[in-house]
Amino acid sequence: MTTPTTRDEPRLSVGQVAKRADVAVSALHFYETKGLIRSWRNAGNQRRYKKDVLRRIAVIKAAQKMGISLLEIQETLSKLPESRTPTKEDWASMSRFWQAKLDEKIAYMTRVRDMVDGCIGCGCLSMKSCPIYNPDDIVAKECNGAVILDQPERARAAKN
Amino acid sequence: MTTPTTRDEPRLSVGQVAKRADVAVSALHFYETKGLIRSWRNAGNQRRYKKDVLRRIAVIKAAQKMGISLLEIQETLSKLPESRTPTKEDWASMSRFWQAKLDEKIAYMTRVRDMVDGCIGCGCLSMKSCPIYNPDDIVAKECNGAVILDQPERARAAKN
DNA sequence: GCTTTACCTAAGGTTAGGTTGAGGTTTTAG
DNA sequence: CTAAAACCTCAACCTAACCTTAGGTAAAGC
Repeated sequence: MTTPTTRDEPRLSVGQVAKRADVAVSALHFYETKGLIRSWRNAGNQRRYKKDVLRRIAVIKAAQKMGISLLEIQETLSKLPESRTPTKEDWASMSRFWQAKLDEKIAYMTRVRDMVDGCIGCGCLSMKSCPIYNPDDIVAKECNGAVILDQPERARAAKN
Repeated sequence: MTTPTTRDEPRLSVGQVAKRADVAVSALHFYETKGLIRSWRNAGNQRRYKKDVLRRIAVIKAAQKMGISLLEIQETLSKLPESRTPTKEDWASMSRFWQAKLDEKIAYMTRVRDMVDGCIGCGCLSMKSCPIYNPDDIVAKECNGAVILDQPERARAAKN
């Protein structure tokens, strides 16, 4: 019986990983403190990485490009199986997860874009009734350029 | 001849602005230091604002929602006429400017989204040949899952 | 008139995502 | 064997976009 996961895998040093993944060594240290990647130490206390760390880093960078925070990335990565090297399907399902997030973001930005012109034009942009302006995307109930700048309480009340 | 711009406009205190615009007083101070808004002082050195500061703030918040930095917002706002209260057309042209930016961002994110699945699937996501992963959207010349993780120099050379 | 609320400035703190530097150890090349 | 290159930790620093606190003044309510 072969034991593929233990098969004498070569480990990479931080410098090698840094070079191949095109990130700074300091970033690798940083990612490790945040639980995004993991390393083992050699006899002299130096970091050694399994090769799949490269893909992990690639995924981290791709996710960052999508505007996903390291915290969210960490949460998602932590769902990967710890016991085995992640498979293609593991990565693919992560990809689907982030695609959905990205779709949401795109949809949100599209909504914002479509409203910017209309709302700035109509004059309602000034205050709380406007969905662009509103934190929680409340439906624009009254977007009529006249009744702007009102209802000062309520929203602030929650903060105090 | 009427002189509308001098017409005894009521000035708002910082507290009033904060309430009506739903931002913290500290944020207003901050925006002022960054040149995003402007105020006058009364006899007792307290800030007084013209009413159009409210629209300015609304625009700032809307722009922030589009992912535009305060610096960029400042630059854009600085193009507004200082001599007169901005008109609807002033705001509308600013709106068009930001819409274009937003369109770019949406297009970029759409490209990223469309590539995430393909690239993670194909295995090329790991390194420099991938456009998702590449800082400058370099064309993916070789996206063939086998030749991953190479050409370590070049990109780093520029940084050093 | 007095008290409470609002306001002022300046400096320092916060979070994200790292980078830089000091001081010391380990590995590697010649 | 020695020197250089790579690595280690820890602390400090960086930008953005604010918030908080301290110490003090101004305005508003009764």
